[in-house]
Amino acid sequence: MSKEYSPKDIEQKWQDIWDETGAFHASDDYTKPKYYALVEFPYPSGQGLHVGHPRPYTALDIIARKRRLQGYNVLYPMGWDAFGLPTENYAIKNKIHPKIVTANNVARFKGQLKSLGYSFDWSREINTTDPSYYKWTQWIFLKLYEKGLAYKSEMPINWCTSCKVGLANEEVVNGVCERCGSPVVRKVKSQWMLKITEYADRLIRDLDLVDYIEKVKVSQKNWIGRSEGAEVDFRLTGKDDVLRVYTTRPDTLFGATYMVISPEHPLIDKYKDELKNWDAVTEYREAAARKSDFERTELAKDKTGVCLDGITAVNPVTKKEIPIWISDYVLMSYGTGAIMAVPAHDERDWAFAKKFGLPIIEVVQGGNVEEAAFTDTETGILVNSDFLNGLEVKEAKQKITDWLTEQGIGHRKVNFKLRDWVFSRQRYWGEPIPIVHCEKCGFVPLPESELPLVLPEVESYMPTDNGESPLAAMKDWVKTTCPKCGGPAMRETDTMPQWAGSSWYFLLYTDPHNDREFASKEALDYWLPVAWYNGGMAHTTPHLLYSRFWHKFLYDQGLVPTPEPYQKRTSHGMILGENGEKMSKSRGNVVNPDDIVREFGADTLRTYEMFIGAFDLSASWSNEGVRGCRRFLDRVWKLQDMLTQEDGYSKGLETRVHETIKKVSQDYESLKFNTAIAAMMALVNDFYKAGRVTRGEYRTLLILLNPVAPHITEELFELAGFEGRIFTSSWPEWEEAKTVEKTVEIAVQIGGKVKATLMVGLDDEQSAIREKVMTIPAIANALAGRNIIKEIYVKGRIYNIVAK
RNA sequence: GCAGUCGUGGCGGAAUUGGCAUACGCGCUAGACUAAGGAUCUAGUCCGGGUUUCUGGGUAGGGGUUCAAGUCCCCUCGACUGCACCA
Repeated sequence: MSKEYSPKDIEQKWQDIWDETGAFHASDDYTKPKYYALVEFPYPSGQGLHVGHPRPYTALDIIARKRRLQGYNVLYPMGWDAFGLPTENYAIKNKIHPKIVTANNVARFKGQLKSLGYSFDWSREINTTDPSYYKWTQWIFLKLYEKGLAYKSEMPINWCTSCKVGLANEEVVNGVCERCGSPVVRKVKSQWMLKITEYADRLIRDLDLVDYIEKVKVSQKNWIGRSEGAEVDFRLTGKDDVLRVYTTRPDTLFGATYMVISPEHPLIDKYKDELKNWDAVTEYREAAARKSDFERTELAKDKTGVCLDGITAVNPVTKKEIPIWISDYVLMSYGTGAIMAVPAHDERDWAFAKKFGLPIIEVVQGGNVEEAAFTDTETGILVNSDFLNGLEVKEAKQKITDWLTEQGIGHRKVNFKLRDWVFSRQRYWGEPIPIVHCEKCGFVPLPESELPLVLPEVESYMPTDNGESPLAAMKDWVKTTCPKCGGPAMRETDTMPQWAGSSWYFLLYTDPHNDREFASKEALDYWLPVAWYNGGMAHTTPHLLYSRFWHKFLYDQGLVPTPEPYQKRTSHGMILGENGEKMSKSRGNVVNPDDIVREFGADTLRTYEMFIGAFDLSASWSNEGVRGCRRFLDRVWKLQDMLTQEDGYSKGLETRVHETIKKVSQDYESLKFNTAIAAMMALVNDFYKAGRVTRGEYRTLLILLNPVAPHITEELFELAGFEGRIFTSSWPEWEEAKTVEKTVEIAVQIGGKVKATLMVGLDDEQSAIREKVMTIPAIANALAGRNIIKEIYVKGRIYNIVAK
């Protein structure tokens, strides 16, 4: 009898062996076939590892380990995205320097990750808060500045009232701060901005080059929000001036019965003197300005507005005079801040027109515009539209846009929802922006030789209410000399956002110890693009989009070899508490991975998290489920006692083994870990039923299971006396011909109902099977006195007889 | 409101993509081993009626296509996830 399975005794042992032998170090031999597997590096929070973390890490660990066994040079790295607010807040509360907090958290995280036995190449560990790291973050920022893609601008930004920090659009969710849930208000500040909009088109177009799960592509497209339409100029009645609008439906121009401009539109002040209802207009504008974004969207459905009494516009095709309204449903930040309203064919315009009794003119036939706006663009035919009558929407768009262009009053136009990236944060724990403000020269970038610009030690990390970073209080540091003219200058005191360091970290892993450049050309050429990148859905818009943007920029500068950073992107589901709710301290349903490792072992935790359900869906934790996975590993352990001396596969189980190799190999690739594990459980059950397992079968099982449960399988491999280690072995092959049984049981149906089963040879002819079928008593009885109309045989599956 | 995904035992979830629904795991029941079992092994477990070999129903509800539907089409209900006045 073998001794009992005790994870405690073997897991540390194998982790040490992997460390000492450098088993998982990626090789710098660039002639080998390579594979770059990547998981999002964590933010090392004070709470330590959450059971959610191991899910994606284990999944790609499985891929990485399998690839190594298949002969690839695998890069599977790990690091720390360590700048960020929680660390800073913790530092403030406990009066410890963020650097120390970070170091402690990293040590904790690293210990936890190591205890789970991941095959990360720890020799390539990186940390975004190391000056040697952020030197290159600053360097890339300066490149962006040099190329005109970083600029400073006075503009209203999203300001979190609690974090006291400006936020990017991507960080505002439903009008509140993504991180703390506090209200976000508008605050005019001078901000560093990155011109991500310059790349909007390519960020959409190049999604065709990559293999991302559909959900991710869709949300990237939605966020960028490309729309095709036209800009059209409406002449103001009796004036030599125009009001320019943007529309995606130029075909409905004949139905434009009024116009709406945003309350912030400059036209209002320009014609202030001619407005007879200035008081009402002012009141409306002030009310709109007071509303936060949140309120503006909350009250979305109820339309409000004021008609400008004193100026009107002329519809360029109907020549009719139409009123101009102001309303906050038109946003100054999109298009031209003005629209032509076509109530018959736009839901918002329809609601507005109904409320204020404005005319609704049908120009596309197909609905009842008195009941609702008809917005279908596929089926409608143009009416009431002079030279557009009878055309389909698509043709009409084309024709009217050409006509507007000829007349010089309009042109084709593409717009995006995407805004430039607000890149300044008024906090301490981030990368300093390497720019000085010189009285004479304006903004001057630091020369490369002065990088990194290291974060100075400050007395207090507290942010201030006046919207200045804690660095602003460091008068000695702020006061400096201009690198260009030597005159007096001030340093920029805002820092970069959390997303800066993570926008390029995957490049550094390819060559992490290089101090001349962020990574050598050879390393980048060899390793890029990342073959498989897994990360949370929550990072689809900020991180994934930002890093694609930076990568494309670097590509344009000839600094990276590929237009896209990641070839494949997948996403994992969340792990919920036992009650099906999100895990949180306040709900009291948090599971600590350390406890699971202590009680059941790392292999059990890994197996369970992979078995819990479909990888991309959220799943609820179950302690009983964990126990079941431990039971499975116990059963694998005890197979030792059933081991025979034969090397190959036994006759009775040969097909089962080949079938399982195929299933497991394919399921790992498509993230169906739950069914891969189920297949191995079923195989183990078969061994138990047989009461024996050959050495050949056993060895194959151990290698198949190794990526999921690496410690126990290495131990059993050694105990059985197989040559070498699993990590130096190779992945088993299956023979297609041997994956299917030659004799199979088929169902015999009459009219689609199963009446009997029958053993047949897989390659038997239908006629031979028919003979056997007809001799089955149940079938013969059921068919007595009936006419057979049709017979269908599906090879190896079913024999169906249709009778009347 | 719009878009998308989904709805399968007591529970987590399978189903070669149109071919014997409920694999695998949990839980439960019985038996074996045992001083003992919250360990292990064996057997059973979709629901109802007869219980040996039978029989009817069954994948949210309703309708349809098909020899055959969890899978395809239409409607209704419910859940989840995005987006949310982007003209």
